[in-house]
Amino acid sequence: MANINELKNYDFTLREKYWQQFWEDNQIYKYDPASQKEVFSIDTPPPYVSASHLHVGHAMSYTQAEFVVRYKRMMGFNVFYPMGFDDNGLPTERFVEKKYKIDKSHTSKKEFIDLCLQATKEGGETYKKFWQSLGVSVDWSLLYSTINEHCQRTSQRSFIDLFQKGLIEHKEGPVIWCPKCQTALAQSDLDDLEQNTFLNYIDFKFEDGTTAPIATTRPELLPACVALYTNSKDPRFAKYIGKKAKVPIFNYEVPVLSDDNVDPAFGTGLMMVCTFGDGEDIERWKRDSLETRIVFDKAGRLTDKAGDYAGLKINEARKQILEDLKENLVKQDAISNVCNVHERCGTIAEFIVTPQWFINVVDHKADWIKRGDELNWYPKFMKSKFDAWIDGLKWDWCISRQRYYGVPFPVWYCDDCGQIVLPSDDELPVDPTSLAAPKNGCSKCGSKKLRPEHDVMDTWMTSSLTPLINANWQYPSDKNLMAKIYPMSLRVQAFEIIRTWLFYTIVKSHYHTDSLPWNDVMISGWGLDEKGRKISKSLGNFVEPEKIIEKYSADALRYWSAESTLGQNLRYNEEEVKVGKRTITKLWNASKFVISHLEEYQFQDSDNQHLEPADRWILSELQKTIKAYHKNFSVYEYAKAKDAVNSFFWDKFCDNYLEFVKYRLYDENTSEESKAAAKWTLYKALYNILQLFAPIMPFITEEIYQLYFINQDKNISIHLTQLPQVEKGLLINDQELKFSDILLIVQEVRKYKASKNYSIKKELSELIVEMTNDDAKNYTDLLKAVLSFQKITAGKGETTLSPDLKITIKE
RNA sequence: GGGCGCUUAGCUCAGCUGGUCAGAGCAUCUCGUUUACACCGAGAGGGUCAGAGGUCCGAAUCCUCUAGCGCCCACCA
Repeated sequence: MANINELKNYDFTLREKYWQQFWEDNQIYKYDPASQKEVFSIDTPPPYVSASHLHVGHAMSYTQAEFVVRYKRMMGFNVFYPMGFDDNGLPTERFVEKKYKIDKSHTSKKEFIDLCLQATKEGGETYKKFWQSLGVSVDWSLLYSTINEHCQRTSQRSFIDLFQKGLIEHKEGPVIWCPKCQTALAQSDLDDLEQNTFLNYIDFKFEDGTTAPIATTRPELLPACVALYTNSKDPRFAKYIGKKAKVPIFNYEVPVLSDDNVDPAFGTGLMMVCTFGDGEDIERWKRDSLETRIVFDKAGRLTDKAGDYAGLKINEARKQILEDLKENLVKQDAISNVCNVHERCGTIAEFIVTPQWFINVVDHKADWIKRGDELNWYPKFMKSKFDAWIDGLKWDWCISRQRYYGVPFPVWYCDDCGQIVLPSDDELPVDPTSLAAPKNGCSKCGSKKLRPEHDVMDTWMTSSLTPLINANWQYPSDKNLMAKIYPMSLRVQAFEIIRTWLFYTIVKSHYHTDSLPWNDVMISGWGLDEKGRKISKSLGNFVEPEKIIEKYSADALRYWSAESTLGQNLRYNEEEVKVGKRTITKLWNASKFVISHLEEYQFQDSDNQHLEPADRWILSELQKTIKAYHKNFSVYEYAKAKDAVNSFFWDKFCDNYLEFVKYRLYDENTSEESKAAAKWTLYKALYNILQLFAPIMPFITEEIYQLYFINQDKNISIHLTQLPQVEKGLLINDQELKFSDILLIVQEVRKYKASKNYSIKKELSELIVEMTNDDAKNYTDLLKAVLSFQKITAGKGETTLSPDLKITIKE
């Protein structure tokens, strides 16, 4: 047995590394497929490996999830806790483009993908190291990467399954487009951007020679104008309905149509419809079969349809057109409006018309709402974000991207009959662009002229499958894993990806397995900087968790993470990390003291026969703590669970019980029975404290466990022990034992000494106690030793502490 | 424009199924070398719980409205 007193300090830098390795070597976190224990499976966000720098907010959200995992493991579950890296798709591409200062149009596809794979590999290693240094208890043998063969196969099978079920369509139409990334996007890829701009009032000339203005923030869309609309009840413009108007500068005629959804009070009451400025345009274009005039190309420049403006960028064209409008530009109002930008690059998204693949989601809104209702949301209010997203859903999910690095579509097109040709299941995964087309040719006409699909899938097409990827869904022969871990017990994630990751995963599981992907979802808030701002590189408020760990330890950082109520944002607060560090030291010191008195002690249940009031009190407080701990942790309220242990440990155990028990341990005259009772209590209390702290601070608790408790407990690690449950027999009530009176006396005497500026140890002559409920002489030894009185006597008290309790202090 | 969250001691936050709920930690002040720990201990000061109404015997806690902050959504053509 190590002698804890010989260890001067706890060197967290050294020891945390040691335990990381120890846990890894001993496979503490391994999922056991053979076990009969109930499985608890967790779906965690696969981070983009291209986010080369992780900040303290990431550390926060992952550790918050991890508290729960550790709790469940110590509750006896067979924990399935995988980690994935999301390394396909646009984020990685953009990372590579930035890092190597290239873009995909000037690099070969192969070269580009190689660089992406390289970045993926490097990123993955950095990440793994980082999670390990945080003490994240992932089973690394379950690591998946969304670009690996397994995930590609799952994604392609998902595609084929949905296609065969008629839920996927290849269609040409207006699609949200990023001119910078030059790819189609889904609605969920958009962010809002507020910008200051001008509402321009532009005169159109009508057949009868009169003019009337429309209002637009986007004059560069003039050459795309295909109709004007007005409300039929608008006396100003109703006369134009059915007539033609001439588009300024471009001098072609467009019809004036009526639409009573047009608000006469809005703009000028005369609305310009272009192909395409926004969803309104598209709606009317579809409904009224308007002409199509596409004036933006894929790179965000004006096309030949824009006449003299062809080749100009959108911004340049706007400027030029406004200038050229001259007297047709009757007024400009400065306004601020909100436009949609691509969330990955901040570029304003446009609409163009190209063929793309879509998953039908808009027609199934009722299903999504129903699934959302079935899911257990922690915290509950997060569900409203999901409902709101479904409510606002307008576009089917566009899953094709005109990029390189991603999962290919398993699709060929028959040049002769137009048939869409798919590979068979056992051929997956395939890359149609590098693989010979299916030997048998077109499945419909037999033609050998097959053209591969060049697009790749949206990254969410893969990450929406994480529960199914983990469960080996794509191998129908492996029913076992699927049955055990799916639907998964819990999804953990942050709130901003409810509309993407959470939503799409629900879509997939609903379509593929007609079930929810998980039973519970736990949504964390964001880690913010000290001032409450979102952490980002551009703000220069980046707090690197590695530096915090180096300075204060991973346990201390985790302690801070456990501060926030579930779902609330949490400001980074170095003071709180320091408190965590102090808690570690306190644990170390208290344990040093306790264990030094337990060195020859052999724990046995029978030693609890002679518990003294102080023992019974602390054991009862411990039971209350355990109760509160479970109550909170079972609903993922780790912060409240932590608070419960924390105040028990610090206030009850250290500041009081240890003081109460010292005289029994030191005094040679103490009976063996009393000593045994004290040791029994110390053993039990400290052991439980360590266990309860273990999910939050896995390192220091393991360290102390291994120094002493392991010798009697025989588990490999504290993290494989079972958390204590409330022992009702140890709970006491006030009728049974009025120990609260003793605490009142202690407090009063301490207050007295403080007011006199006495040392807490200064000996006073006499304490007279008047107690009705309990016999004061039961506590004589305790009060005498703890409060330093020459004698304790029963008698008339002068100071009233409670209705039943009076005392007199005599110097 | 709509929705959600937040607004409680100087700071960061609990409490919000209504009645020891006015709390914790940090910071501040006073004191204390007490053989686990000065990365400590004892004690003190500090808030009309954003504002205004309402329900109730009673509200930080429920309802209504207002203001500020944050996030999400929305067609200002």
